[in-house]
Amino acid sequence: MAADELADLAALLADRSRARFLLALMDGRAWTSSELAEAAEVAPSTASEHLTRLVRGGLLVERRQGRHRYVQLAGPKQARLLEDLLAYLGPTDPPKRTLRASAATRALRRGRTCYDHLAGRLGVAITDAMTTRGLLTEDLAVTDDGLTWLERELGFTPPATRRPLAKACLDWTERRSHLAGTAGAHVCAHLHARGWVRRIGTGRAVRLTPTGETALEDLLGVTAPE
Amino acid sequence: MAADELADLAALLADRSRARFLLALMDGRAWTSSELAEAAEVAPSTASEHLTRLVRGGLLVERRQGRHRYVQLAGPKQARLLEDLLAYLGPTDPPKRTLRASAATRALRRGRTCYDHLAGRLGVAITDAMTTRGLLTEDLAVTDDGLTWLERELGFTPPATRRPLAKACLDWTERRSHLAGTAGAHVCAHLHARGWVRRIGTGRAVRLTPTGETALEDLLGVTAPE
DNA sequence: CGGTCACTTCGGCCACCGCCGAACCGTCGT
DNA sequence: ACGACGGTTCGGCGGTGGCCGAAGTGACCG
Repeated sequence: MAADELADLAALLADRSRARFLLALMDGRAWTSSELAEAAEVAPSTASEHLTRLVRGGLLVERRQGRHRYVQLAGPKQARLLEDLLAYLGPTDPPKRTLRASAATRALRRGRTCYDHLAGRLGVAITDAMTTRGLLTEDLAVTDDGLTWLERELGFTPPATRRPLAKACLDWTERRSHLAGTAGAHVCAHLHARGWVRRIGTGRAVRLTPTGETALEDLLGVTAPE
Repeated sequence: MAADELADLAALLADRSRARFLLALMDGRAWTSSELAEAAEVAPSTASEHLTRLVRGGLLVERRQGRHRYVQLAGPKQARLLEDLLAYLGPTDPPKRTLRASAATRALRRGRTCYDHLAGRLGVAITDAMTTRGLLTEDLAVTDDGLTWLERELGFTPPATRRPLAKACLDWTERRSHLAGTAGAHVCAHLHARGWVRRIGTGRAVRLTPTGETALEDLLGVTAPE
């Protein structure tokens, strides 16, 4: 009977913590389990259980990456469901909020840090440019040309650590891989040090400065995303 | 926080029986507590508690009438919420069902029995006509003229019971009062006996027959509703 | 007045659920 | 190899909530 399905669906939403998760995920980004645990103020174990329920219930999709578990709203259908419910809950004042939120989301999509390297369209653009110039292989390993280039242009010599020099990191907003590893971290640090990118506010979003724009154009032929 | 409100709302829907109630109430009509209890297959006491919750939660409105408790969806906003949820639950096949259901609803709105008297637009129209002709007062008491009219036209003499001769009964689809009591019951019985109205199918809906249409026009100047 | 009927309230039973901390598992980085 | 760290699993605790039957309330009817 349809009533049972309705009740099951509602039960999935009928919890304070899960509701907080979903609201947070309304920004369309992928969050890690611990980020959500902190946002909802529950223990990591609790968050983990909630996430499995939400994924099983089809509201979220997950992607394991290394030791992280990323979750995201499963799709526009699910987002729409939440919007409908929030609309019912009434005169929220989202004209400003939604605008701010979507502006924030756009900024994050354009460029951001992912731990210690660059992600978003900016990260992808740099990675692509390095690949087409033969500095990286298709599966994001550093070529010999790449090594000399990093040395000459960025003053980068690979440290003697076990951390891989280059690694592919899947980008959740772009659904593309971009450069991580020590090389990726160094590129990010270098761009910050030169003042080519700057953090926006307190979050992970970054923007390309005017000097950075011309510098990247010269260096790699990268044009500012968006 | 908005998450709490969302969770509360969802909790209201997150029960098998309550979901069944709401689905039944999607026809827009007012149901009694026991009708819903039977429809959801729970004890009357259980149904009663669920209804209080749904009313307190703002999804339903109630109206006590005699020993009955009628409940109805609180409004279009609530109906819309349920439709959105059902839409999410996916490819239901409501094209035919909705059509049938709305046809049934239209028939009920046009005319139906309410226990032993007439309700819907037909009941209201007859009541209005009797009022404008001075057979009933504004608050639906039978006047002297009304008494002689009932006697002469309908062969009705008030029985010696404690049941009131005439009474106002609130109509849920029309949000108007119409004639109940022994007089109302007699009018209904009379119209049935003469073949002026006939039951549609097995439910409470009735329709005016062609002869009934002209008869009522002659008798009270009532034109068939709709 | 007395009987019926629709509904409500109450008490008790049982199941489920959310929460946490502790222990455990893989991955990462040195 | 080792420690740090993100995440998961498990056991146990406490609260909530749905369900029913029995008893109570109040309207209705003859």
